[in-house]
Amino acid sequence: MPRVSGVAATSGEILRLIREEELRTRAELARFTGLSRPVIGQRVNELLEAGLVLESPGVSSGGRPAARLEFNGAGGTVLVASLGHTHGHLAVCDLAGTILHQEPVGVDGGPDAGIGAVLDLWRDMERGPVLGVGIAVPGAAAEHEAIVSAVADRYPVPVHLDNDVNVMALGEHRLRHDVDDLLFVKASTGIGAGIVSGGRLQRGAYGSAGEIGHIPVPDGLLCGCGTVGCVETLAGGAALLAQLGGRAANLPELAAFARAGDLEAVAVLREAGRRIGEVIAAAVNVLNPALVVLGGDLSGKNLIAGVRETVYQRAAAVATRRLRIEPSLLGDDAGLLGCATMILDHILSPRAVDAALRSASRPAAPQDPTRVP
Amino acid sequence: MPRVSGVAATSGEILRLIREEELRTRAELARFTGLSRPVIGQRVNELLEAGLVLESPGVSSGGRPAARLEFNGAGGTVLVASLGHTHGHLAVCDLAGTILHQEPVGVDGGPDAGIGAVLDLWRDMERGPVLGVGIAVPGAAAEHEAIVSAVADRYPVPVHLDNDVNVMALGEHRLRHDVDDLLFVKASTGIGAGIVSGGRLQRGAYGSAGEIGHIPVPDGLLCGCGTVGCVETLAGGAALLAQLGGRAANLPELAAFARAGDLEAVAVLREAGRRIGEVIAAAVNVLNPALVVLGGDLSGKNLIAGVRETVYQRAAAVATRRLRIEPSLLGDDAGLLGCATMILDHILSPRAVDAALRSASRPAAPQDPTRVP
DNA sequence: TGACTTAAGTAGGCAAAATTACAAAAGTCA
DNA sequence: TGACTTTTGTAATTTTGCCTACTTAAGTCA
Repeated sequence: MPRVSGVAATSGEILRLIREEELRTRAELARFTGLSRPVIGQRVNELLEAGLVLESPGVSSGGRPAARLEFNGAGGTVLVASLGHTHGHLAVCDLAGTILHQEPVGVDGGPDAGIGAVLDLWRDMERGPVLGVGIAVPGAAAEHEAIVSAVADRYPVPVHLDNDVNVMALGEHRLRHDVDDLLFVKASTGIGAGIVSGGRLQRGAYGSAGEIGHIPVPDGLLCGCGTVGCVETLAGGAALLAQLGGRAANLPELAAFARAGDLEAVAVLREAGRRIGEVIAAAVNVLNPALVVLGGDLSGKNLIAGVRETVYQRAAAVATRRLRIEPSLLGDDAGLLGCATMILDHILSPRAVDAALRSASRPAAPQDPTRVP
Repeated sequence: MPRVSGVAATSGEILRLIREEELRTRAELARFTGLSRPVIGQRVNELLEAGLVLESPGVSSGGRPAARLEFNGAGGTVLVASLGHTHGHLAVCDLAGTILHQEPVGVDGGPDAGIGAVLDLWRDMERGPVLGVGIAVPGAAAEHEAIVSAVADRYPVPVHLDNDVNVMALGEHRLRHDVDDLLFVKASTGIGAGIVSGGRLQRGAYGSAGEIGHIPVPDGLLCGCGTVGCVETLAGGAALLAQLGGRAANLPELAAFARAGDLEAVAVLREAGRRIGEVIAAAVNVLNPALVVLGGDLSGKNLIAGVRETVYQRAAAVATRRLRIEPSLLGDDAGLLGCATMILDHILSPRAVDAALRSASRPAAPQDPTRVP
């Protein structure tokens, strides 16, 4: 029987089929891949022995019931951190990306200064073998190489670090696996976007793709970035708090006002949505995504209504005809869940799984940690 | 000896190494891949027999001189067409992407109506075995599926069709293979862009990525697309001809005026560059390319000066610090060369080459034509 | 001319990967 | 209970891919 997929059917690939293609029995795997049953059996056994897959009794369809295979989320853990300028959140997640335990952390002096505190907290949070580490930082990932080194020194596993918005885009993409072109927009103190195009996160040539906060709009004011007219000066968190005359001390409070029906807060958020919508419209014209996802402290029905209003008006018809604009499904843990997705995507990739299985069967050549600049 | 690359060293991959990695002898290939000489020898022989590689005497470095291997551009041909609304250009290219012969074609009624004429002309232009067909059309590629069918009926080879701007972006990317993030902007009657991100052409979810001609700018007028304020209404070819009060009948004439130093034409183009620069700035902020390439009838030093002026002023500093803005290297044949790149990228990919070699050695199972929607 | 160097082809063989063929397990249904 | 179905496991075999070892080729340099 001929092979169906052109891809080599390594154990790692079999795991991917179980995780992503929803293939649940050895027989299904054999039919799908075109490989003979004995080969599939051997591969699955490797995965079972490595604890990456679990077997459970299945139901019969007239003959011997097929054993149900499923990915074993409990086969290991990853440590994740979503760091801000003054505080952050840490978590341990299982291999399914579920948060097992989470804690806040103070990082006075920024992520780089606070990495010691992060490492200390993580040590107490461990819930099993740590197979990887994922970290989100505000701003440019390239400027935080020191964090990666510090973490890699303690944990001899893959350590990935990226921009918070990129990470959230990955997390959102995981939840909507059918959408290969999406734009995740975070509206909070800053305004930024993470881009998934053709199923892959796009960082641009120098890592600053998605910097939509500094696209000029009419009436924009002088921005810290040196340009005049950035959206962030009109619709960023600081501007909105100022527009409310200090009635709200921070963005969650502002959002709470709006949810409670405070008309001024509602109006401010809606207008901010319109402004952000202008730059999203530009991004939509350029990228033609299938979906725009809105997240961040400011995201809510008012902001989204404003965004929709402008985008559907301003972006080209071809780009908006089938465009959806929706709130994030990740919620408050967007950063942590995104980090988990980022590192799990790597750890559970066919390549990485095959490498891990190889080094597990042999006298264990130590795997060197991989870094993402 | 351990394998260097993790990639299977099939004949197709060996051809890629010869074409792209500049490996020129069997010994170099063996060293680079980590494979033994006999294996390399066998693979190279396959390629030699298939006529995809040529061997020539080399110079000695103290011992037996290594035979120089090079890709055989003359091993086959591809047919290409760059079609417009009223006329187009056809060509036969060799496998190196060199145009062997080219002819204009009238396609009254648009590309779809004119495909018969195209096929007739192609028949007379053939210069050897046709291994693939590449076609560029204005506007949305998805609306020209009929063309692909008509061509595939006559030529049982891969037929690829795409938007003219996308095709040009591919062609430009081929010439600058080190740049994995580039934005090709065509300024002519319409204004559009082709996006290469992470080394891959990005079409967006529904094929309309790069539609920067319809991003609104201040002072924009009512556009045929239904929106108010599109750049195209201010800086598209029609607007510029109108601004010159009919002194130039078409865009090449307008460009000639500017080259001759006509102050009005120069000013019109420079101002158009500024306007186009505004939307390019938005795209640059979103995509963070390493390079913006300007092509199309309007592209010239005046337009580019205007673009540079605005982009470096309007786009965020992080995105412009290392940004280059340059004219296209493709010249008048941009569309044809881009088509050749598009189809050759496919035909000469390791996968396709391996498949071709397989079916050549066995009783020839006919390969079905691949289409790109 | 002959020693030395580098490149390339040939023959034989080994080991991994996958297949076929056979066997067993675990259910359904009459 | 026993015939039938479907899944899974085991053993032997074949195929594939690649390597080592040896030979030949084709040059340089003393």
